[in-house]
Amino acid sequence: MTTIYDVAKRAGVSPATVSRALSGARGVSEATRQRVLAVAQELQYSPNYIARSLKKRQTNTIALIISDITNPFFTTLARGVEDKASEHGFNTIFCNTDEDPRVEAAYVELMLRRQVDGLLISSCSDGRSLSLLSRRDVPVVLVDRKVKSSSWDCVVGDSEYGAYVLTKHLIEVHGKRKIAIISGPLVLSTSRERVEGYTRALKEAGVTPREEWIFIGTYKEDFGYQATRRLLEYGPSVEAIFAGNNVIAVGAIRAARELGVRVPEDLALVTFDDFDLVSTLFPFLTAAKQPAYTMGTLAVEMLLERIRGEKIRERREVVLRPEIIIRRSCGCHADS
Amino acid sequence: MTTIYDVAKRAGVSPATVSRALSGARGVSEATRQRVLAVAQELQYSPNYIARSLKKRQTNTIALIISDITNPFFTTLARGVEDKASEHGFNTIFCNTDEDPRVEAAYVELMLRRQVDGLLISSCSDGRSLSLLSRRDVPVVLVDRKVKSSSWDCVVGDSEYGAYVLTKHLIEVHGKRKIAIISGPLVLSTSRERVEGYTRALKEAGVTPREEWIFIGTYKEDFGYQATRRLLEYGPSVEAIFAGNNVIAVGAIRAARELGVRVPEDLALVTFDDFDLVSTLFPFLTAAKQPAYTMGTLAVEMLLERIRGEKIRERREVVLRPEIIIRRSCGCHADS
DNA sequence: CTGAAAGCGCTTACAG
DNA sequence: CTGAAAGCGCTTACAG
Repeated sequence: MTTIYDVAKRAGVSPATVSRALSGARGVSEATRQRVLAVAQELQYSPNYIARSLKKRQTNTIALIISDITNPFFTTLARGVEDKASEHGFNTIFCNTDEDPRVEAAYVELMLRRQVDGLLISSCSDGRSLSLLSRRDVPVVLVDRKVKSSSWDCVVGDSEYGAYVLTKHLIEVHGKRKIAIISGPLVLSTSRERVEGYTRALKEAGVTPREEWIFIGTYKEDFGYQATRRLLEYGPSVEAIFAGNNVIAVGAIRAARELGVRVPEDLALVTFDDFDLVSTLFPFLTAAKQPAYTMGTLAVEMLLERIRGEKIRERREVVLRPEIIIRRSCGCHADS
Repeated sequence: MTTIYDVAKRAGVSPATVSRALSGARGVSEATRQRVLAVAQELQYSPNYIARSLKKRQTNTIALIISDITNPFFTTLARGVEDKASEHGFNTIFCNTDEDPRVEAAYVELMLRRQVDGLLISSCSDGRSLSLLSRRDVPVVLVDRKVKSSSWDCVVGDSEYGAYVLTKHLIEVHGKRKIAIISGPLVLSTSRERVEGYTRALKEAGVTPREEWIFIGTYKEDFGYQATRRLLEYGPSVEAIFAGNNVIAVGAIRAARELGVRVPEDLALVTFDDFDLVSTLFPFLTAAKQPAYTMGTLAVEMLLERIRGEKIRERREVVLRPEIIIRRSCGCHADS
């Protein structure tokens, strides 16, 4: 490859001058700059950003660590991240953990070695897999899921609110009282808050949530499926399900269908997170839709502020309200 | 940060020895290696991969350039890419072009500057935006879309076949003859092949495709919507639509719904690409489902072979057959 | 087995 | 305005 030295020699100046001319730094005569630029063009010079990164100690790269890019919620979030990052000249490395804290820890370490300027993390653990980060001073912004006792900025959805409104809707509009919840693991803030919102709504309605209604597992399709099967096969006759997230909802509906249980006629269902594109096609799931794209862009903006070293003292916590979209799975619009 | 020099000093050896001990190179006594490792641990040494990359001229990074990570087809492909790449110690930078060749060209240039070891590209142009690459000898594998007269390996779906079978199904099973096609731009190999497959099936059935049935535009939801509106409002009474891809299908169905045209009762519809997760929930679209995940993993494997410099003379072209999934939108299973 | 030295391709104080 | 020099943090022939 042609380097800055080749350009320098050809243009009859020093490498330092080439560097300055190319970077647009002031302190180079216009004539010299033009000559350097012309030679660079002629030689098809392309700067080596690795060398620049090493020298400047900045890679203009951020990492996005999530559980699964294939989950539409994260897909949309990732798109927001990429858009905003590239707008500012940053590239994004994507990491899928599949909800495995060991994979998460490994990615964190790898990203640190790669000298990313900052990390956006939706952690699948209580934060233990992020311990490496707390010993460093690399900027981090938590997205979607909070980690207790961390000092990092975060941008998350208001899960308690969403769960509360969704559950309340089942109670007040549809008269349901026996409502089950299929939740992600309680180490995750989203799960805890959703269980809380669910519980609050029930209690306000004078219903004490029964233990058999509460399934705590993972944010995976298969768990939604298994929990629903157990619920429907052995459990008491439950009238509705609150699915902890979209993939759990898919599993739940699949199980119900297999057992010949109709949604929403025999079993109402509400869920967190939506399926964007497809919801246009099949407006079926009643859901608390989080502004995933915005979460991504906001998180990047906050991260860039930290990367730039702007002196922001306090830890910032941005909480975004989900939009409650009433469709058919809860029992509304039964005619459409 | 602690560097190799810090470790060297503390361990009482030279930086070269530290490097060798850490990299597992042979030619270091076991005793020295242990001591170095212990010191590295003690000092929480973390290697700087940027420095290594500069020296070794290898970044262990690949770029994936696609039009939109938000399209489920690309989402799944991207997951395949990330899984396979990380399995081999490579990280992936994602780039969304939104079908804009200028954005594509800009990303290509940026990725080259970042010294990625190879690129996976689903080009949105006839290849002109890739011209920078042909002057370099960086490994490239084309995915999903071929570029004419390039010498790069590629892994694509068999679009002609998929389109042919889908169209034939409409003709033979459902007796449709007036079938429209809403296609992506003809600069793309996928579009061309799908139009060819569609045409072949019609011709074999003795039907001459009419000009008013053929819509050539972009792989975007809005184009599917606009084309379908025009088709239904002004056109002759068409009996079925072949949608060029999944997002076009979404737009088409939205338009039909707005105009009170029922799918499949009033208008049959088939499409390319599927919606994974959601198809479990709503098994509606009859589609040629491409093995997106496999396309991603295969493409990475081929790219890694090139990166490793394995001497493969010939250009390789892997063509994967889509799976034809018959569901309801074509008119089958009308009872379910 | 180990070290001194050069070099990967830039950037940037420091002089002039 | 321009250049010589040092340095970012590694790796790797080359000696010994």
